Formats: sequence, structure tokens, C-alpha cells
Amino acid sequence: MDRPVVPLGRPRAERADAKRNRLRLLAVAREMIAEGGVGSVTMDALAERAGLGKGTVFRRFGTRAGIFKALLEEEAHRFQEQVLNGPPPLGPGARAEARLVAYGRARIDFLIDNLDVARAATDRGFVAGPPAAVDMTLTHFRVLLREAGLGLRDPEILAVQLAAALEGPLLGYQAQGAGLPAPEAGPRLADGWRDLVERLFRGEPN
Amino acid sequence: MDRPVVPLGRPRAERADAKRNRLRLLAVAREMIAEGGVGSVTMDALAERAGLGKGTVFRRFGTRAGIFKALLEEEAHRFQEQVLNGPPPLGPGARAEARLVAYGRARIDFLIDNLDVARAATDRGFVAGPPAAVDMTLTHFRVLLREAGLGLRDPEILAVQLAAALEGPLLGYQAQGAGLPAPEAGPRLADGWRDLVERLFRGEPN
DNA sequence: CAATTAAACGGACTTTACCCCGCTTATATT
DNA sequence: AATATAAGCGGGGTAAAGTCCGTTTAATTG
Repeated sequence: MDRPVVPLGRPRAERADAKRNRLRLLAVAREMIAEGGVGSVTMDALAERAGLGKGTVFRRFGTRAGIFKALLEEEAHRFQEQVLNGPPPLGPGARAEARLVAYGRARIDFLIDNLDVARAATDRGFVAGPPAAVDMTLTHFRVLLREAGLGLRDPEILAVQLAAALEGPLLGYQAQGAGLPAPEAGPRLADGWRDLVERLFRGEPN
Repeated sequence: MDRPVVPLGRPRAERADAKRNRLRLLAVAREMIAEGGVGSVTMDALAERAGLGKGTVFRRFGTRAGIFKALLEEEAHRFQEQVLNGPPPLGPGARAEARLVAYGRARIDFLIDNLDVARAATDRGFVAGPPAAVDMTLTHFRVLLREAGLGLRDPEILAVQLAAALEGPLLGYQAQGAGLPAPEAGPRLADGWRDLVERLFRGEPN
């Protein structure tokens, strides 16, 4: 008896070969992106170059977008560390308003640096649910807005809207082409974001 | 001489067969959507059912998303009519703030009614530029914001952000699944939108 | 009305994401 | 160590988007 009853939810820990292959695939994907851009990462090519079967790639990541999501998550992890434990205003210790502004600036830089990957991490029209990256933003905003109080009727919704206002312009329409020439986009979006947040908080005590 | 020198920009008027086929394809696409949903509209099936070659479909619409964009544009035309010439607060005659709120409410309803099509009108991650529908929103917001004055440092950017805050939640993450159960989404988003706009305008004379 | 030409047409072909399922292997159990 | 089994693996197969290019045709011109 006394066998380790696995709590029904938890999946039975990743098998060693699975982990090895997952890491391998991510590494190879990074190489391929560096060499030939996001577009050069096809499932067949990735599998072959990693010396694995195509089926394995799909088993590990589910979809093509899944690979880029995973790649992004690795990066985002470092970022999240700063948000949770780093120095203010990005990290805890500053007012919600200042933290929102700081988060936005950092996130915009991050997205610009990883635009292609972030785009590729998005299946057609995001249908399959938010990229984990957006989830991170959303979660953080929810906390900050609730903390800030304000007279918010529905903080949840505002979090969603702000996340969209922050990420949408880069992930979606507008990043390049219509409206915003790529080079200036960063600072301009960052300034715009600051104005937006300050305007929302204007006149609030907090 | 005296031949009608076509101003270099204008394309040489759509040929009769081209127009006929374009309309035909749109009609058939609508039928197929009604019967089997957006997913049932494949390029092959559409072409065959319309009695045309696949090449023709692509020539007319460029990409699969192009078909849905065209479909949306037809609908959006009626809507735009209301915005340009209808009664206030949607049409001209009300303050910018009220018009923004009204536009948002109407647009949310429109998007909810046409969610699948709107999503399908979006190529992977919007890469190919904003759907024409978003363009409409953007243009309108630019005008309203400039008209409103406020102390805006960069009205262009705010227009983009607001458009994203309005359409993003529906077109992208959040519409169904994470967070917002579909049935309540409409009113809740509309209320949230109103709050957002009012908060932005708070304390302004205009 | 005949000639001219740019545009449109069609459908075979290519590419790629994603599915299926029989075989293999890591891990837990005794 | 032997066994059992859930997980993982591989790679051929399918479906659908998008391309190419030779053929056809609507519009224009003289």
C-alpha cells in the first residue's frame, strides 16, 4: 500500500525522453529562426533537423504556433521574474499607476524584440485562446487594477481592454505597414501607453 | 487623340465577367456559411459550388481571409452609413464622447453577430494588415479624438489603442473561453467600454 | 467589324500543417 | 529481473491554401 496516490489533476511527470526531445526541438527551432527567420521553421524541416519524427513534434507542441508559444514562454519567464521580484517600478513597491506604465514600456520593448515569434505564436485570429504571454499581462493587470481601487465598476473588463490596448497594436494590425513605421513604433507606443494610463488614473487618490 | 487618359492610379474598371464572378462567389460563400459555418468554406468547395476554377477564387480575393473581409465590408457599409449620416449619438451632432460610446456599443453588437466571419477575415495574427473593418474604426476614432481636443499629445496613437481595446477582446483572446462567457460578453463589454471612455474624458470641458 | 491586348479563367501542381495508428520504450510494480 | 502499461515515437497519409502558366475572352481601337 501507501503507493503515491497521484492527485487526479496532476499529469504523471514528463518522461525523460519527452523532455529531452522537447528541449532539443526548442533549441533547433531557435537555430532555425536565427538562420532563416520564423518562416523557415516548418514542421518537417524542424523534425528532420532535430533527427526526430514529425509526429513527435506535434505530440510535443500540439500545433506550429505551440512551438513559438513555448519559445516565448522561456523568454517571458525571465521577464516575469523582474515583475514579481525585481526592483520598482517594474517590480513590487511602487504605486499601481507607475507599475502599469513600467510594465507597458518593458513589454513593448519585449514584443518588438520578438515580434516575429510573437506573431507566429498566434494561431489564426487567436482562436485557440490567448497566447500564454497575453495571459501573463492579463493576470498582472487584474491584480494591479484591483489593488489600485479607483471607482472601477468592472476591473476585470478594464484589464482585458488595457491588455488589448497594449498588445494589440503590436501583435495585430498596425505594427508595420499602416500607420506606424517600425523604427519609431517603440517609443511612440510607450509614450502613448503612459499617457493612456495617466489619463485613466487622473484625479485618483491612490 | 483625345482618348480617355486614365489617371494612373485608378485601376481600369472591373471587367463584367470579373464582377459577375465576384458577386457570385460572395453569394455562394454566404450560403455555405449559413449551412455549414465558416469552417465549411474551403477554397476548393467554394470554387466548385460556384462552378468556377479555383484560380478564379484566388484572383478575386487574394486569400481565404479576403473572402470574409469582402463579406464583412458589405455589412459594414450599412453601418458606416449610420455613422456618417444617421441620427446622433451614433451619427454626427453629438459630442465626441457620446459618439465614441455609441459607436462602441454598436460595433460590439455587430462583431458579436458576425464573430466567426470577423475572425476568419483575419489571417494568421492579422499579419497582412488591418482588416478593412478595423480601418473604419480607426479612421472614425482619429477624427473624433482630434475633434475632441483634450490635451492629447498624440491622438493618432490613442486612436490605435482605443480601437484595439474595443475590437481586440472580441476578435482576439477573450471572446469565448478564457474569462468571458459568450452570452454575457456583449453587455459587459459595452459597459466596460463606456466606463473606459468616460474615464478618459473625465474633467474635460469639451 | 477585325485586330489587339490586358485581364480573367481554370485546374494541375506544390507546400505545409496536422492526423492516424502500429511499433517502441521509459517507468512503475512485484 | 521480469512484467505491465501508459507514454512516446515515427513517418506515411490527408486536406486545404496558395502558385503557375497556358488558354480564353471582354473591352478598346482604328
